[in-house]
Amino acid sequence: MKITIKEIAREANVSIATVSMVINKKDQNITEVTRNRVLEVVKKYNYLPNAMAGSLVTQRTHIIGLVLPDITNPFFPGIARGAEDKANEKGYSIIFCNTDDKLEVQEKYIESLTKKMADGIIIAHSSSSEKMPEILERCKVPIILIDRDFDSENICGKVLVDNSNGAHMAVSYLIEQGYKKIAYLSGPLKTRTAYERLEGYKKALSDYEIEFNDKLVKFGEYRIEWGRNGVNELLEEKEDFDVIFCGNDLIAIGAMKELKEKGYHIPDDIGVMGYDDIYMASLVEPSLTTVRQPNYQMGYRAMELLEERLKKAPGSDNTPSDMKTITLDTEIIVRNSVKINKKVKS
Amino acid sequence: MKITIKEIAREANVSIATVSMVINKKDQNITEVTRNRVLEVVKKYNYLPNAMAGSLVTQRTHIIGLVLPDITNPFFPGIARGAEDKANEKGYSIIFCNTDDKLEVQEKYIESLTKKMADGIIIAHSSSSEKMPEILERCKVPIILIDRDFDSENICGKVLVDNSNGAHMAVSYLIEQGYKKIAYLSGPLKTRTAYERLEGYKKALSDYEIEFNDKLVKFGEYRIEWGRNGVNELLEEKEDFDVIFCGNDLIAIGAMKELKEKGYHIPDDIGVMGYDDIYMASLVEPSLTTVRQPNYQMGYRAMELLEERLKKAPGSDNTPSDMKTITLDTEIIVRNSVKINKKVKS
DNA sequence: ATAATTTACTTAAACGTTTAAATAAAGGAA
DNA sequence: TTCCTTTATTTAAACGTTTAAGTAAATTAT
Repeated sequence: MKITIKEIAREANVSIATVSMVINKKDQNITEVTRNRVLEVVKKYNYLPNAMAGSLVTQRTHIIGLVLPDITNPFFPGIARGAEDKANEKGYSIIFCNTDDKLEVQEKYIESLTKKMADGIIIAHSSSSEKMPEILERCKVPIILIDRDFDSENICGKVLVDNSNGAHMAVSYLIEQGYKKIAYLSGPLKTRTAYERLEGYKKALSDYEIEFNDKLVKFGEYRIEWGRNGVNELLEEKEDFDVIFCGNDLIAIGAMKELKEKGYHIPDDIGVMGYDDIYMASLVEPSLTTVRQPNYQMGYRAMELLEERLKKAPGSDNTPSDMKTITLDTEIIVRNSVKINKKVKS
Repeated sequence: MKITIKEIAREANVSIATVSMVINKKDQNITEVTRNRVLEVVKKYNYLPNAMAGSLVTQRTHIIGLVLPDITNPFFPGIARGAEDKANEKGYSIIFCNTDDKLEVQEKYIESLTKKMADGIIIAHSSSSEKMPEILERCKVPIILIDRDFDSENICGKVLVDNSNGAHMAVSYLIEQGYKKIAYLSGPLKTRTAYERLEGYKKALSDYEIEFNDKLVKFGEYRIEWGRNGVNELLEEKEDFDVIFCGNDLIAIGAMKELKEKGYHIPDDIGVMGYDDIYMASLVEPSLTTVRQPNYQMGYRAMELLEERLKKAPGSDNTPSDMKTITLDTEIIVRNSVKINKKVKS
């Protein structure tokens, strides 16, 4: 038989209110002896309170929705893990959702999370389509944005990385190592990350007074296949380049594969630099020089922000002061796909 | 203001029962006109029913717990994704939990899932410690085991891969390519997977009348670092070997790294074979010949099994006939870290 | 000694649904 | 017409908690 607070109360000869108070440590006014009597019965039956029933009255489920494009993409497990660790620390559970960057899937998930009364949502949203504000609007719980920026009413926090600065650092680094003709295989320009990284790329070039050459910049998906194809697109331009900066590590890995198959030597003939520092980056050959995004931190801090916000009364509106943006720093990870101090040599 | 079924009922001039019936499509007895009136109000307010409140009475949360060692380990995202896809298809949500293979963490998660009234749990459990049965016993919901076998009362399904057979296939393959001295870098023997793969390794050797040599078998963690260390342990034995079969791909990748650094050429000097076929396996150099475990399928089928089981009334006990075991097949993925038809050459 | 306060509980309403049972109106059979 | 069914809807109990308000006894203050 399923055992409820009622049974415990009956067996311990107290009211259910007393049991509830003991369980929730609101027992300043409960005598030692009653408390122990209750606790004993609780233990005897291995009683665990039904959180749902409690949630109904407290209006808190301690469930957080984590909406990501695809956990199978090596960029995301770290984020998920970070969020989960912090959540667990604070007594929250995480429902996770893969959108494949499809707007209608994302919408469905947000609806589902709303129905299940998630206390909040952490989301790496999909595209900045016009429907986004409406979708987010409809969702009444606090939302934390990660990785991809966007502006809307009920967003109460953002954890971003400075893409522009990351790309700027990367390209500056390449230039300082002596590279002059820097090609760029970007992700899809409709994503904010790609757009911002392109900005950083351009700014670094102009800082060092290198002319921007749009024949050296190609746009595609954040995938290995695009890395391969992108290299070919670049080669077809018959425009000289000595290093390829890539929109992410997957592109970089694809680019390296293709270059090697075409007989180029990395980094001697052509350097390759990535972005993200996924697990694989250190394992490919040559190991990939890249820009580390602190993805564990992203998840962790996002959950931290959310937990902070959730200290306010349930259902309470966001005040402007709730809105907090954390911008995490990137870091250049020097490995072997880019020559160090190339200029000295050539 | 938060809008509930009561508001909808009032505004539509019907009872809340009617609204409930319309929403849940139990509306055979509702007139077209009432239905539409209700639906209109629902739409007007973007009303979404509070699933928790419903769950309280139906005793179904449509929440599934997915308990994994570590989503950051490349073996697991595929499983998670498979489970999530099927879950989503059937209207379930997944709460995910990382145990780091720690028993007390696992216990805590199972407790949390029980409190939150998860309808079921899919778990790649941690170690076969003596406490496991007790932990599982206490958890009253249906449990599906994945990847790692175990026996206990309320387990109502298993999705396993035949580790012994997988290893047997792999080693047989190696032998048939002409390899004779096959070293084995195993995972920790306390895990069932490692134990079974060792069985398969031994059986293949004996099938081909090759003597088992325990100097060629070393045990460590399922990690890259162990691959590196394992190679050194093998080399120290001064025992000849022409290929290393590895307990998983991470070990294989580590082994390859170490071998290459030591100046060995793969596969010409020494072959390396992995197990799992994680994403990275095709990206390392040389690309890794390995045994594919169908991990997306594992997650997917596990959720399928669970969903099937959940068609029974909530709280109903497992009958022996509920217990279903699915054993998925492995497949050899031929790449470049093992020589094909070595015997012809040498 | 009486009133006021504190302590240790209990009562009962509330949370937002689902659903079995009740009811009332309409339609059909006798 | 009267009775029986069917149809369309409502009533009310139930799900398992939390918590504000109430109460009775014990303690302290006056």
